[in-house]
Amino acid sequence: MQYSIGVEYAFHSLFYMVDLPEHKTIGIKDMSKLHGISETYLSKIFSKLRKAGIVSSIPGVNGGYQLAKGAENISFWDIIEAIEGTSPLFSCIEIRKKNIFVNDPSIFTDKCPCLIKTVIQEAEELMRNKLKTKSLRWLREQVYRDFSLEKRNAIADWLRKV
Amino acid sequence: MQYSIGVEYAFHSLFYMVDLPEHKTIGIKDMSKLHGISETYLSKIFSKLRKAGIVSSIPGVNGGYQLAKGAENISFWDIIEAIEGTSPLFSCIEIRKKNIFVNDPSIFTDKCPCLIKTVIQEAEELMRNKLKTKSLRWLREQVYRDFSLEKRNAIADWLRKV
DNA sequence: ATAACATGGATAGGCGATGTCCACAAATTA
DNA sequence: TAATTTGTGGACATCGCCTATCCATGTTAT
Ligand code: SF4
Ligand code: SF4
Repeated sequence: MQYSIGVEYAFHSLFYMVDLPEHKTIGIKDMSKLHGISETYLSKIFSKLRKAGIVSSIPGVNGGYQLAKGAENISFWDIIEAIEGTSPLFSCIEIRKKNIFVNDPSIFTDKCPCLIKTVIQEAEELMRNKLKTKSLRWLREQVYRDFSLEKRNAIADWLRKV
Repeated sequence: MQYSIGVEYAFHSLFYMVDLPEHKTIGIKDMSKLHGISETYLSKIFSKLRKAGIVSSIPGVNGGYQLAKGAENISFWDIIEAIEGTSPLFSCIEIRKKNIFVNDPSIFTDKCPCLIKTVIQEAEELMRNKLKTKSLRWLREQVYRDFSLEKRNAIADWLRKV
């Protein structure tokens, strides 16, 4: 049970887009080359990011993608939710409704959701809240601290060329 | 991205085993009949629970399963981990090692795990810790508060018969 | 011995994740 | 206007995991 590879694709792609010059876009082709990953599949990932309002797109020649809002307003959870969807980790099929007591109305009480679901979803919410406190901007600042000047320049050069 | 149905099977099965009389076991056949679910598949679930040390088994006639330790020492997380495994939600394939800067040693620094992985796994740990605070015993006590006397007796009767 | 039980392996269907291909729309450029 | 570049969406293929079944085997009570 793991997040799909699309989450990793999204994080790494968005990371570089933070420093994209104003009014400039980057295409799927360049981004997939940067990471050495499938071009057509990455386009599916960006389609999800666009529908989630994280990036915006411009079709046509010199078109491409850019962040749809400030990197400080894009949280880790926003990115994960865009790719993985909104369904909770534990969503049961209510097997209790099939158990042998179900036919005895004096015994069976149809009260779902129960504590199992509630507890697990509360725990999941703790994780979500933590992930909402970290933004793409924060990630960029933290990571750039350890980048050498050469590396920063190499990334900036690459962003100018694409 | 959701927990498998096996988690639901495990929770509902273990719930009834809390009140199993001392030195008594319950078989897969009876448990699957109780819930109206697949007998052979439930046996795979119990196999995982046994390997995780949550239940113990006795083969042979009148054999079956019982809790391997006190219900107060079985946490929600123990149950989920037994079924879903121990791998973290986010375990990347290190796509950074394929990117175009990787061949320039002056730019690329091979420093994983990075902040992405760290932050997500820290958030996941908050969830795990929450799930570790709730035990199977606690679940049983909370749920039994709302059970009518008829229902408690029906369950006790059923446990005596199996 | 026989029956009842757990155990593990082999197998199969379903379904979602990953990835490819193509037709189409939109925008720029010539 | 025509050609080229780019994103969009659907259809399709492949793969692995989840769910489920079946069977062969070992163990224990009767
Ligand atoms: S009791 Fe809880 S876990 Fe069980 S079927 Fe109802 S909501 Fe789902
Ligand atoms: S930088 Fe982080 S997410 Fe990216 S490959 Fe390395 S560990 Fe994985």
